[in-house]
Amino acid sequence: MSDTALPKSYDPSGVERRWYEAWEGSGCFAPRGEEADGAYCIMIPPPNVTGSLHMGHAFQDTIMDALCRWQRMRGRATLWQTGTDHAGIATQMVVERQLEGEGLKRHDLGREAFIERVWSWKASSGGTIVGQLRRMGASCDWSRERFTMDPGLSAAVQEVFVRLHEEGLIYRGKRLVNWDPVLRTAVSDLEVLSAEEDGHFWHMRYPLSEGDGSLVVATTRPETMLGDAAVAVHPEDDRYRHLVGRKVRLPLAEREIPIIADAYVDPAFGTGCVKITPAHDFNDYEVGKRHDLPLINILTPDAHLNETVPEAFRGLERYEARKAVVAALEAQGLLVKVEAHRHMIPRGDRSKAVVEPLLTDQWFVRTEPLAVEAIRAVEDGRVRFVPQNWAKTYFEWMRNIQDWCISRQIWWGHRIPAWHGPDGQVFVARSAGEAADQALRAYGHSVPLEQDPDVLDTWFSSALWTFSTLGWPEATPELARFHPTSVLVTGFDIIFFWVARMIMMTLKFTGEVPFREVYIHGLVRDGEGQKMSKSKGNVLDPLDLIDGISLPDLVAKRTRDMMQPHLAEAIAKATRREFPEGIPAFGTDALRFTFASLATQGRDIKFDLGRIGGYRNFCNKLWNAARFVLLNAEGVDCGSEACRADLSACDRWIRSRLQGTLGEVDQALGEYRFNDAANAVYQFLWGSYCDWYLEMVKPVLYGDGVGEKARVAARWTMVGVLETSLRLLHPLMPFITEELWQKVAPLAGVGGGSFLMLAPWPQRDEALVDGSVEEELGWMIEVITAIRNLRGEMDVAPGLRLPLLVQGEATVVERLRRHEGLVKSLARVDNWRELDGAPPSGSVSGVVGELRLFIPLAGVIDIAQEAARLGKSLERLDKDLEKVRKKLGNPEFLAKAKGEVVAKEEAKAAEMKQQRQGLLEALERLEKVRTQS
RNA sequence: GGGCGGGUAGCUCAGCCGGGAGAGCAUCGGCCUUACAAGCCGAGGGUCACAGGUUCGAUCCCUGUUCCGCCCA
Repeated sequence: MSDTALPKSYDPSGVERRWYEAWEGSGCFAPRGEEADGAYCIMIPPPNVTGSLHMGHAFQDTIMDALCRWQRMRGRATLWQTGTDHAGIATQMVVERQLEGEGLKRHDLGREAFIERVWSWKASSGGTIVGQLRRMGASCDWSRERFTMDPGLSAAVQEVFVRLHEEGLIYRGKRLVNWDPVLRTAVSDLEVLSAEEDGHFWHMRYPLSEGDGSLVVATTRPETMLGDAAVAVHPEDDRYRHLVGRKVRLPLAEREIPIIADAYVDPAFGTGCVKITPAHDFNDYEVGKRHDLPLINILTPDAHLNETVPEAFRGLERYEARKAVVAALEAQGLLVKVEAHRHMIPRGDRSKAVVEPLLTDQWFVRTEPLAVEAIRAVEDGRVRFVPQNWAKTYFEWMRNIQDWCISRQIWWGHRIPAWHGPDGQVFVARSAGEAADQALRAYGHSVPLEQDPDVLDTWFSSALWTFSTLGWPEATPELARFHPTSVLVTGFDIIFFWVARMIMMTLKFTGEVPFREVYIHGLVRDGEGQKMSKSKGNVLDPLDLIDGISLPDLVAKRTRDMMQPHLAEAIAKATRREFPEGIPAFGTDALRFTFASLATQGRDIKFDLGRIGGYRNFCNKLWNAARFVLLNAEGVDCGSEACRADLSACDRWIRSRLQGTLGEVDQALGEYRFNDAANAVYQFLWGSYCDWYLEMVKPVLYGDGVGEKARVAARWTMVGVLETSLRLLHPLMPFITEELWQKVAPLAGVGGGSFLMLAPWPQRDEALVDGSVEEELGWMIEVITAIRNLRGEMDVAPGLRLPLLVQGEATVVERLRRHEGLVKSLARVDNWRELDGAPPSGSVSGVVGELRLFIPLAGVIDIAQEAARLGKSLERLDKDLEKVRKKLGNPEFLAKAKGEVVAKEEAKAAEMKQQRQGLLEALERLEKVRTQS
């Protein structure tokens, strides 16, 4: 055995590291080739710099990498641009928590020192995720890695802000925004997650200010009554119509507020009377605007009651205030009742704190004019969603778009380039100096300016990602060459956050769409369809699937740093139940292949460990097939193109099948149907190449009396088909294919010291497609399967070689004769002959098309068992035949169906009748034997 | 309440333009057959959620019902 002999099973760990380093070290990831029109570019959705690789990333990276590797092999200058975003709130929280450990708050350090601290955190622990990306085999161009806070990207952010402001598309104003009282910053409506929680419904009585009556309002937030500006009823509501225009006396606050009529009120809900608190509720805010009600803000930034409320309540925290208000109302006999009530509670997606609608000064992007263009770009096909249906979601949101609150009251992020004068005038400028000039012109003398303390929403910079990473606002060659990018690969959860905003901003500033296609994939969930989350304890780490992990380590990992430590025990228990042995190492290729095969067009991707196990086995199968090939091809003549003349039917068959597979894979990848691509290559390699071709080739390689020419042709085919298959599989399984290709390619006369990842993509060659040989060998496979079937049903020992008798038309028997070697070796047939009389009694029989097969098993078979088997086949056949007959007996079918469909049905019927006849005769014979004995 | 998906084998899911229901895993039976037991050879398993309609013909198209999920309010 030569020194290249492979171990008996595939061990991914060493292979993966070695090839990744080799590729990276050789600069394989940088785009090659010059022509701009051949360029292919994918921008990674920048992961959060604080993040680590989760299943969603791993899935997405697999898809992007497969696309890039495919296009690179097809010869396109391919850039996979990578990087991370600065994740303002998340990163600030991480560093603040670190400070907390040292007993410090960020204000103790001051803004500059704090930001320095964040940078040093980033240098030491940020971006673990990009290292993990490498483990996935990601072929991104690391030399171009970007970070949203890089100087270049920051310049782009500033430029965009200033220009939008100049055009009046950015404005500052006092608006009701979502306020996170823990983080003490505004967040956008997208960063608020609402979920049902148990609460109460308090019914409170507001007395009319004149006369006796009163109204009862119901609320889930009684403390806000201190900021009420009105009570609203539905204009058509006869119960209250007469009260509209009168006033009630607001208890506790002792203010008079009007009773108004507004269609917003649902008369069927609660009492039909709604308290209106314009400064603390978005709906009430709108009502307030319609009725010109005052905005009465009763909260401080940390959600305590402020000085506008009666003294007794001032300074109370919001939930303390709730109790106090309820108690006070009860004391006055104004609390009518309290009901349990489940309702939606908005929480900040980072802090999990209950978010307050709060009136504050913020910066906004006026999105409507931008949205108009962005909608058009999708309507006219400049941007295409895949699957198409997601365009609907996009339109739905874009047509109801709200202005985007972009300011955040935190420190980490792009500082808003605006300076405030002493009287509150604001100067937006590209630098402090420019702002000072503006101020000088405005005031006529120099004044002290203060830069706005706020920073921008992280998504503001992410929205510029496709062009800022390529050097905008400079007109760089990369921008010209790679923009618009080819495709964006992302999850549907991010269409609003990111996809829509990128389309708006990119159109605005480059006049181009950011990408021509958007492939929207589903979200990776656990086997039960649950979202993977730390608190559920069902998180799988892609690296643990690659490397494996012991049960204790897995349990420790899942229960570490829990937000809710009381869940730890349950999670540990569930983990022990689900993974009693921990998780074995599957390797990157198996994981990638699993993702590809799960990448259907649905919206949930349920990750099933069984699948990855199966695909690890596929890696091993491929590995062993290559071992077999190498064992039989190394050091001997593997032929050349000249072998074409000597190819056997089997050789031509597998080469033809390969062409079909090439076509399927190309088409599937082109349509983003990764599961179809994965399936096609899996079926070919395992189902055709290993199960059949390699078995067919064994007698040629080992058998006596086989000519050397045929042997060389077989080797040439075996090696060539494997070499091509490896190229075909490479985008999905880069590591094992590179490892094997390095050994196989030289035998196929290709390679030349280069890498598989840079090898040309296999082209389908019509000249190699051979329909007749596919048909003929397809038939042979049926015959062999039928014989195996008979053996299996009759419990014939696998080693036992059997004689075979056949009956059929001359052409069919001739066909069998041509391939008798296959029947002998693959069906373990000793010898065969054509039957001239009746088959010997005690034979088992089968039918394949026009060929009847008999295996004499006198004394061996159980007659009753055989009769039962045949009876069952007959029954099944009769059912099918009945359907076809009915169809053909229907004159309307014959008249209206397409000719080819009718012909197909007729052929089907003929074949079935023949089979049926064969089965009937076999049953008759059995009956005879039975009655004789 | 509005929008969008989905219900196909025990499980996870494919099924393009309407024309004899598929895969992987799991199950069952038989095999260490000289690449592979992470393997080989076979087998069983489906009222395509339900009810109508269109059609010669419906898992596929239309309508309604029902259940589940997601997004928005």
